[in-house]
Formats: sequence, C-alpha cells, structure tokens
Amino acid sequence: MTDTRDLFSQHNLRCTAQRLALYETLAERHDHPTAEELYRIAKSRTEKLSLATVYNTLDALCMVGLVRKLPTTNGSCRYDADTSIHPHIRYRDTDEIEDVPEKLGAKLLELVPDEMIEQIESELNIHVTGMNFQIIAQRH
Amino acid sequence: MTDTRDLFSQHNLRCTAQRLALYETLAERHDHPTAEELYRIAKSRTEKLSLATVYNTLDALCMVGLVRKLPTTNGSCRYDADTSIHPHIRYRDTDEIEDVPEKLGAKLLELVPDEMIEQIESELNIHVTGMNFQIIAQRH
DNA sequence: GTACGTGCAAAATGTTTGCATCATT
DNA sequence: AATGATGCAAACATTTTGCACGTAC
Repeated sequence: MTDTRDLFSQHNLRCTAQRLALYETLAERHDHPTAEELYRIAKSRTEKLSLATVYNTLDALCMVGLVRKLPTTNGSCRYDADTSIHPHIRYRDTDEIEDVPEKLGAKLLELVPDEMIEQIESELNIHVTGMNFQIIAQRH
Repeated sequence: MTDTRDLFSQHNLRCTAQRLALYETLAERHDHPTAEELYRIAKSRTEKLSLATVYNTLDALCMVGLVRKLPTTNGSCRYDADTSIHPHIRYRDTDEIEDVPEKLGAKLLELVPDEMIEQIESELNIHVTGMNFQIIAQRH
C-alpha cells in the first residue's frame, strides 16, 4: 500500500520507515494506543525505532492533521488516526479509549446528549457513569 | 457557609481546613484549574497547605463524586466541582478548559453535535477546530 | 484514643530536549 | 549536497508514595 506515502508527500512529510510503520499501525486500530503502546506494537514492523521517534512522529502527524491526540485523565495521552468527529468510550478505571461501533456511532451523531446515553446503555453492555464533551477551539 | 461541612459529612469526609478551602475555592470558579493552580489559589485561604494534600483531596472528592477530573492532552489534569453533564471549551494551544456560558450551555444540550458547533461559532467569538466527546463507562 | 489527613522528600511516570549520526529528497 | 529525521541520554513536569506527625471525630 503506497497510499500512505502519497498522504505523507501531500503534507510535506518525509517517508521514513519509522513514520510509515507508525501511521499504518495506528490507522489499523480501533482502540487508541498510548505512545508507549504504539511503540511496542510498531516495533515488530520496523527494525529500528525509538520512543523519542514515536513522540516526534505523533507530534508531526498531529500538526498536519493526520492524527488526533485524545485527552485522558491519567497523564498518558492516546492517539487516533481517524480525525473525523466521532464518539469514544473511555473506561473509567483504566482510561482506555475505544470507538463506539461504527453503526451505533453514526446513530449517536444524530442525537442530543441525553439520548446518546440512553442509546449506549441499551445497545452495549456497559454502564455509563458520565459524559465529557469538549469543544476544541482557537482564540482569535 | 457551613454547607460544605454538611456535604462532606454526608460523604464521610473529614472537615479539615485544607479540604474545605480546596473545595470552596474550586466550586467558585468557572474555569477549571490544574492541581498546581488550585494549590496556589487556595494557599491564600488556608495557612498550611501542601501540593500532596491537593492531590489527595482532589482524589478523595472525585471518589465520592463531588468533583470531576477533566481530561487534557498535555499531561496536567483539570478539575471541576460541577459534576453535572455540561459542555466545555478546551483551547487548543494551552489546554485551558472553561465552561460554555450557562445559557448557551443549556441550549447546546438540546442539539446534535453538528448543530452544537454551528451554535458555538455563531454565538462566541472563537473558531472551533474539533470536538471531542467521550462517554465514560464502567465495564461489567 | 483511634482512625484518618497532612506534609515532606523521594520515587515513579510520561514527555521533551540537545546533539551527533543517518536517510530522504 | 542539504535538509530534516532518528536515537540516545539527560532533563523536565506532573503525579504518586512512604512515613512521621498532627487533627477530627
């Protein structure tokens, strides 16, 4: 798949083995690994890789908008290669984040917050304890 | 205001000068300070206070549901004494978080995500670059 | 009086930085 | 050839921990 190389070129990013491996690893997943997790997973794909490069790369990818950094409450951020607006489930105990299954996720975007909670609880086998929604903005 | 003492007692929390000062300081604010910020602000109210106590207290208050820990992307969490579901604005550059003004906030809870963004941009003088919404859940 | 909270200093965790080396363009 | 990326180690920031002492109940 030479697709990623095109994508990188369009954003003036050099196509290094490390960056390709990192982006492709991230894009495959529907959970949202931390930098450390991504490092371990991607390391099996590319011979040489350091944690510093993981941070550098994720930062570069965020800058051009190919990756989104997801906030957590435990100090270790998580990353998502799907930059569209879509709902996440964050587990209270571990701070793990995962996508709402695609079909349900699309449905939620048509609902108001209270209805979302109802839907989630009735469709998935989880107990919703809260909801955090942040509008990300730029002052001007 | 001896109200806070009642609130604490109801949750089996001891009423120490430090805890009272911290909770009351936090409850007054519509921005959402980090532990460090809260430490500096509350320190003027109570003679003795350490940063470790700020962390211990915030943790205790979160446990009983009197405070909510807000996720950020820069490694330093923020705290909110309003535990109801309500929208926040997070600024991209600084990771500062603030409440959407009350009236607009209530209105947003009646809208679907796309409409929320429209409303925010037309009512406030900011540029929305994204939206992050997390359903907080507990596995079972 | 006992159980719990506080404060200090030290440790742990996650992330960033400086710089010499290496690879992509 | 030049510009930018990598990797190492050290620095940094935030949060957690262990423990002696103090305070609320």
